[in-house]
Amino acid sequence: MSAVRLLNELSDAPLQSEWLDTILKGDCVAALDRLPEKSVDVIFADPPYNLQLDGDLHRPDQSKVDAVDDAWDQFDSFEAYDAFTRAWLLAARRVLKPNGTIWVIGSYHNIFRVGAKMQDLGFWILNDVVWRKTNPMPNFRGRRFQNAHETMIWASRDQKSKGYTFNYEALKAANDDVQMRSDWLFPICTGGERLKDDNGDKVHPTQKPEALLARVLMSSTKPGDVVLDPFFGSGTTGAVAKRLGRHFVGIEREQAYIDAARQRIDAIKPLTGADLTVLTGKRAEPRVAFVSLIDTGLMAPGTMLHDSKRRFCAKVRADGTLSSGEHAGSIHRVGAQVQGLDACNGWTFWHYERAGGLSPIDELRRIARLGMERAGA
Amino acid sequence: MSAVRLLNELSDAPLQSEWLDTILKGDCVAALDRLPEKSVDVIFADPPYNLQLDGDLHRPDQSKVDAVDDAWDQFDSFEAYDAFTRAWLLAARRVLKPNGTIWVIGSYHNIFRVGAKMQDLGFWILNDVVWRKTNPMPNFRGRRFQNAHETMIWASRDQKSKGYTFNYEALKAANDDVQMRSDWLFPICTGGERLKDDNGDKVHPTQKPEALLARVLMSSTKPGDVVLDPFFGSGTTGAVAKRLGRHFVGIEREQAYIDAARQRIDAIKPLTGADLTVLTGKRAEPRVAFVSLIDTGLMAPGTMLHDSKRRFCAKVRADGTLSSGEHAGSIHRVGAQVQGLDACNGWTFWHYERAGGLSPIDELRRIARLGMERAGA
DNA sequence: AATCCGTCTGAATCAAACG
DNA sequence: GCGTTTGATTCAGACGGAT
Repeated sequence: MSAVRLLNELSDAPLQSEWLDTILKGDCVAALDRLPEKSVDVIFADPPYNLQLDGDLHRPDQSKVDAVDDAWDQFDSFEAYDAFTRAWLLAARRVLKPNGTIWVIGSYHNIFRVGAKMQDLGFWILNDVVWRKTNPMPNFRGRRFQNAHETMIWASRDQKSKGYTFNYEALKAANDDVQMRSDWLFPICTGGERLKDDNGDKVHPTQKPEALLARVLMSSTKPGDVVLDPFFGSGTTGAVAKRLGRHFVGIEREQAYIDAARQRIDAIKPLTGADLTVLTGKRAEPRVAFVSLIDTGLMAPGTMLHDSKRRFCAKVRADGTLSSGEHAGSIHRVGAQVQGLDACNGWTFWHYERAGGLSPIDELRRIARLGMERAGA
Repeated sequence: MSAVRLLNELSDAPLQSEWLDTILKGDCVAALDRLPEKSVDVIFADPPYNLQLDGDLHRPDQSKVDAVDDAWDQFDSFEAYDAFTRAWLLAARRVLKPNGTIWVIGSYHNIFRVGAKMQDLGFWILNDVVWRKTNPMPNFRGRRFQNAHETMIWASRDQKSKGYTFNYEALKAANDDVQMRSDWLFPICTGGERLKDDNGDKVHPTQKPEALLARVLMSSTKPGDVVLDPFFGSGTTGAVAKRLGRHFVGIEREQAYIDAARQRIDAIKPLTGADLTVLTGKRAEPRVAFVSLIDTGLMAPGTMLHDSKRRFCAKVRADGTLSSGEHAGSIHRVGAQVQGLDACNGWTFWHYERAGGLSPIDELRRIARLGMERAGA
């Protein structure tokens, strides 16, 4: 990945393949319409929040709070904001792969309108995730609770899309072996990470922390995936995507933001190889048929199997099925039937006699898998 | 305050003054229309969430999850739900005093639609407040983040309403002298607080914890205020209002819920005078995920870790897992695997290079915790 | 009498591969 | 495309019985 290229808005011709790892300059919807349909894996969107500020706010020491009063955050009405939201969400949905997912971040000013519109357009919400800020701005007037969080909506393209990426095992392992919750704690973007211009002023008023984007991308993308950010701003999404070995596409109108983002991303060194490996669980392991344990001699026909407490037993037949009294069938079916349940994982339910006691047959499956790997299966 | 009275639905005549500390039986909108306009100080509403469940869900042990499948939570479409939402919000707004405020609680299934409709009708959002659950239900299939929070919207009647009640100083004093944030941590309602019927089954599927309502009412009402709950259910709002010396009005359709709520509220002894001070909950020691060391920059991906005697080493990956030869997983799993043990505390086992030698990564956890405590984790 | 261990449960939009 | 089969998957806390 060399220097970030910039594609200007002089044309509205469809883009072919030259758009990976670039910034498209121009209007969000127009630029989205130039991208091929069903071409990106994940969208991260940080749209204007439509803050409806009325007059200046001062701190107790009378200093003025540097509010978000940029022109791009001004809308005439809820209706105008809704129309804008609908337009970009529709355009974004077209370029999303069928198993792609979208993240949208917002505050109470806009997130309810955005979330409702996402549901209206057919997106299927998977989670809302709360970014809890360790260091939020205080409420200076003492008239409300300190606004200490923002909300992200994570959604699949359709209700039917079940094949989206979610790196469950990796997140769980990273979280002390308990599943990752929907509330995340991060500091806001400050210090050396915050982009400043030559005057020392912040380049962008709402620059998001890289740690937030890192968790978003580590949870819902694989290395090599394409990540689109239709409100690229100072390029946090691109910087984190590049560092984590993902491709990015950014869309941005303002030249000052584009310049800062390009310089920032060019300076990023991607992580490589094993550092990027995503931990996967049993789901990703090759499938082993129970009968192959018999084929390979790990299990002899006629062996008696038991559950861990020896309440039930069944006999292994030469064809890879079990028989137990009146029941016969797969290890799963018989395990379910003897317990009177609808379903059962036979691999963990059934045990075999070994020196020292019972062991689950899942242990033999592990051994079989090692053999498969050596054989390059 | 004597026993809770029940006003039936045999009439739709306007109510005068006999409705304080009562339960109105009947349809939510019809009952609201009987109340005088501009007569209540605060509304707390826990409307149906419109969960759209599809089939059964089983736990890993094959037991069935007792889902919320009650008829009152079923709507034919988003349009039907929106119409319902609009109707009750409009009726509620009429009875709210000009300086009154409203709380609505929901999950990602409904809260975006409700919030958008509130804005459409002229309510002015003051905060969204996140209820973080200490003990949420897990995600059993490992396909999403654990849904560990619900969202409350707190809004005034109009943008212009500036005279609403917010007990800023009391909340701050109760929160170790820092402003109360918009993310609150409470357990779900279980144990002795959870109402059970004669069979030991829960009376209501979604009973809210009293601690949550207590913070709501302590923050936005004064003693003697009138609190309305248009979806009264098992009467948590009434129980807490009575205990805190506030008046309540509840609206509920189902006789079983009404019976349980009356009995419950009758047993409440109100606090008096000086006892109406806020009770502060002691915070537990926050748990730190290993990945948060990476998120906060305390640990870089690619770092090599060793045990204290340098017999083993492992490399930190970007997702917060370790890899060591053939082993990969959490700091604990890999620590156990390299030693051939079943378990290991990765925090004290693994060390990182520092000027002067190796230091346990637990030291970095202590540093991370300092930041979390400031955020009230 | 404590402690431990197994069991149960909570607002849930919770599969994927194969034939 | 669709029905069938395989088999992956849970955290905190309350409670009751056993040690």
